[in-house]
Amino acid sequence: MARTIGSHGPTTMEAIRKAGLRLIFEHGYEAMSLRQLAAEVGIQPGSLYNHISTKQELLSQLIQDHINHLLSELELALRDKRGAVERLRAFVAFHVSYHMTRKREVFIANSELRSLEPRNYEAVVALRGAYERRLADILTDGVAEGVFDVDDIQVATFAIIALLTGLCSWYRPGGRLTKDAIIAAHEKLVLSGVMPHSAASPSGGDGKRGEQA
Amino acid sequence: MARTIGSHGPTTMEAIRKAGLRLIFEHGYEAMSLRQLAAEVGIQPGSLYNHISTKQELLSQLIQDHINHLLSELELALRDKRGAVERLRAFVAFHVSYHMTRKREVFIANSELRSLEPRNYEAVVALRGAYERRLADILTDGVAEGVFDVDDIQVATFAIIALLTGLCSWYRPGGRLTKDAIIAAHEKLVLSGVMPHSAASPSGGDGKRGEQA
Amino acid sequence: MARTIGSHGPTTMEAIRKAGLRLIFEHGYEAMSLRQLAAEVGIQPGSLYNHISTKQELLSQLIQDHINHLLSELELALRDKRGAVERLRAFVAFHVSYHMTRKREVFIANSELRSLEPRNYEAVVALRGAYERRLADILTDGVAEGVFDVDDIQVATFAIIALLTGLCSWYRPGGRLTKDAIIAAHEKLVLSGVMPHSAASPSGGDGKRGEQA
Amino acid sequence: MARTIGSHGPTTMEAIRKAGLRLIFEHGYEAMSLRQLAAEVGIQPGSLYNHISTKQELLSQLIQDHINHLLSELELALRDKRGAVERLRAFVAFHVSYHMTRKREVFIANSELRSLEPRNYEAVVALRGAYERRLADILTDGVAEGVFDVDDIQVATFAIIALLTGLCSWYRPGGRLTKDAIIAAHEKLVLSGVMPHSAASPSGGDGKRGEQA
DNA sequence: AATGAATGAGATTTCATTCAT
DNA sequence: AATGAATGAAATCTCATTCAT
Repeated sequence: MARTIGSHGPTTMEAIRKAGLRLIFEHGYEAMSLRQLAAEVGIQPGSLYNHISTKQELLSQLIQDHINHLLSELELALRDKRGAVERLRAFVAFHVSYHMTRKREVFIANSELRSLEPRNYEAVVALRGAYERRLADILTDGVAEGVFDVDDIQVATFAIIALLTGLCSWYRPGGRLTKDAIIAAHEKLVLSGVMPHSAASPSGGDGKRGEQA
Repeated sequence: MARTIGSHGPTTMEAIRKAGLRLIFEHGYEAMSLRQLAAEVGIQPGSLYNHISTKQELLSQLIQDHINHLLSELELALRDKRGAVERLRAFVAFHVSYHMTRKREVFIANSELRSLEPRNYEAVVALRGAYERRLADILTDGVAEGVFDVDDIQVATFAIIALLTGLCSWYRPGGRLTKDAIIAAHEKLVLSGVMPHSAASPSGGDGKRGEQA
Repeated sequence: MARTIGSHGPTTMEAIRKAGLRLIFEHGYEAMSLRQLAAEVGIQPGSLYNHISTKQELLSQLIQDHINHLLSELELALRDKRGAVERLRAFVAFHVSYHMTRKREVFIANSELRSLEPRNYEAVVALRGAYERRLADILTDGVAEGVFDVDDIQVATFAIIALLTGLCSWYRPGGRLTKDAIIAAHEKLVLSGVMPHSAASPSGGDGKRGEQA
Repeated sequence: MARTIGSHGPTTMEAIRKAGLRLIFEHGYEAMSLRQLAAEVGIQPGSLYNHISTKQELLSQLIQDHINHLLSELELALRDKRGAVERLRAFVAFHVSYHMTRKREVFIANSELRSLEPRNYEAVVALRGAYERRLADILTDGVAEGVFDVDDIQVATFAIIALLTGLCSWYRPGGRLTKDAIIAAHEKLVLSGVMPHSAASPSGGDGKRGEQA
């Protein structure tokens, strides 16, 4: 009588992750029921437990995997970039394009942190901290190089990440703007935001980067 | 913090709103149970229904009241401001300072929208649209006035609001920075982000990075 | 729509205890489901939680109440009894007759101890220890008085209680024997078991029996 | 204690029985899950079914094997004993020592009878009846021989078996008392309990049963 | 003989909500 | 305006068992 319908084999776990991602994105972790999830996958609710140990652990896994992937991709994106300006530009381009293709993972990793149990929460926050530090380091370097003018690195870091991440709330593939246009718009906003203004800072007036705006 | 004996009179509704705000902020709407809420207020779960009609309506009420208040305060803040730059500066200052004092309301109004039933959702999104339009108008005016250089008004609007709203995720009263410092930092980031760098340096027009926008 | 059928008011808790007692006696604690219990009482399973906090706590309560009652009734039964023999006789009579009328409570309190969580388990074992000590004291006194001949008080205590409690496994009201006959039979067995045979026959008291212990 | 890699060959069934015995003893039949059992044995739950047909049948097998073994060992122990007193003494010694070495089997066979399905239950009760009858016969013979004074054979049989079986609840190897001391204590209690008292029966005063102890 | 993935039923418990008192 | 007891649905998770591989 076993396994009359529904998926099976190594595919099932992948189907669970995928459906879980979608459902959590759409309804939130608390609001997603394992019944829904199982139905989506095409198995009985109890069968989920052949693949996950708890609902909490599924969430934690999804988030952790996402952040690990995000971090390693960021390394790749920044690998051969030199200079704070170029690296910030690369960071923005990477972040935006990653968020456009992995909207769900990103959104969940930001909005469902509070649903994580303390142990998982701390692990994820640590990883997220590593990501933020990459941006903070770029900003710090840029200030040292004299190419950035930032009052408070911490505030700027949070603000830039919030700005970029906000994308997930409204971006829909196939919208009015091309991917490149969106990236360009964000690059401009962010770089302008942290680069010295001729008006405000004479050192910025040498024209070196007047063209950016 | 819960009242040990039943509360009474016009205070109870206020206690429910306050406790509800905190609980939703901390656990999320779905994760907050009316039992918790009642316990916090110091009454029995059934007694809540002398004050609210459903859990959903409580959420909707909290969000709607918040947005209405936000909108009317924004009107006040912008009332006597002239010129796109000054108005944008006022918008940022208002938004940031409002978000610092009403962190919970703001957070909930952003993160729990998806828990609203369609009817309520649409009403709230309409109000939020009005708020966003105020910013979009400022940006449009600024571009027309020639003081702003913005590729895409829509993207910039979302980005700026996301940037400012991100504050709720990390701001804690009594932190390292004063309220004014935080406002100043955000003003600078936003205004720099949308103001043309080339304004003061014609040499910037070499087009090296013209492709970015 | 609430409370369309089923019992209500202060009676419900009593009904739950009564039905719980029966079901646990018949099927065991683990094998009794709260669905069964609720059905027996005439309410929905969830409604049980207006009266109990957990299944475990119901068990614990039933056992603890029983042992407390047992202890206080024992005090009454022994209150005006003097002399080890008379007190042992009273103990046996009390124990047997109590067990005949409260078969279920007694059985559960003996057989479901292992289903108690550590905290509850310890509380109950402490109370049970108090009960056993009453018997041990009687035996000790009797030995001191020279009316009992017992090798090992501890073993005898356990054995006597086991003997008397075994009654629960087979006794059915309305069986072949009257209550008094059963009490008498047990009194005789127990008293004979602990009283010296040599008392009346010096030839038996020659200490030949010293080696057995 | 679990095998880390899958066990194989004729050993697995033995491991299942042994682990099952321990788990049922500790948690009860209903509370023991086949998952636990499989884990203990070091195999997957599904693999159990290569060795047992159902959980129920495992229990039934364990109990039935125990009782059969108990019965055949009892035959051996009584084989060359003559006279009711000697045979009762042998019965007690056998029963006590058997229960000390097979605590778990004995306990389960007593406490988990109610978990047996009717068919199995009846088979086991029949076997247990045979065992009890051996004791009842000894008592009956003793009364006929005039060496025992028992009011009601049935009650005495149950009481003695309960008394002896109670041992399983408290006996721990390596405790305060030696095996022989425990046997001796029980022999004395039981034999005293059924042998006529000089006080109650003049025939008891002749010292005839000085030998009993 | 063992595995891994499935089933379908059922476990305890929580939930928003109702309503007579 | 508050209570306490109820509902019915649903939550997460566990269970014994099956069976293709």
